[in-house]
Amino acid sequence: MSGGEPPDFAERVYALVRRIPPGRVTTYGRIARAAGAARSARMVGWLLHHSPPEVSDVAHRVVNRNGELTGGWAWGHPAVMRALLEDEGVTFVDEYQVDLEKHLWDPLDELDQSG
DNA sequence: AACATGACGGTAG
DNA sequence: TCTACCGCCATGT
Repeated sequence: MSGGEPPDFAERVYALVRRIPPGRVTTYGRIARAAGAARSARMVGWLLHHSPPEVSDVAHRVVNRNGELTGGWAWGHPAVMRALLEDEGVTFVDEYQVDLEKHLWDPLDELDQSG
């Protein structure tokens, strides 16, 4: 078997999503950028839609660039996703829009701090 | 193989 | 503020 290949984009995305701290949120674009494909935000969304339980368990911390719960229907209704976020202390500026200014977590910031 | 769609993002008008 | 278009690329028809 060939070894030494770089990790798949999917695995990088999943790893980043799992590192999102509770009470914080990030965006598809930020994850895509941190994974090395800034213009593949759609792939991040697609991957989360097909993510294993280990990842989908914290996927509610991923919102779109406007802080809207665009993936909320994955829980049956955006209200469920909102409840999960509120339970972690995330505040909202609208029915289904989180306060990005207040809770945004950038994966690149993590990489810069821990090296 | 061509076309449409999608848990997106950025730019242009 | 809102609409439209492009880029990205896996999946379904």
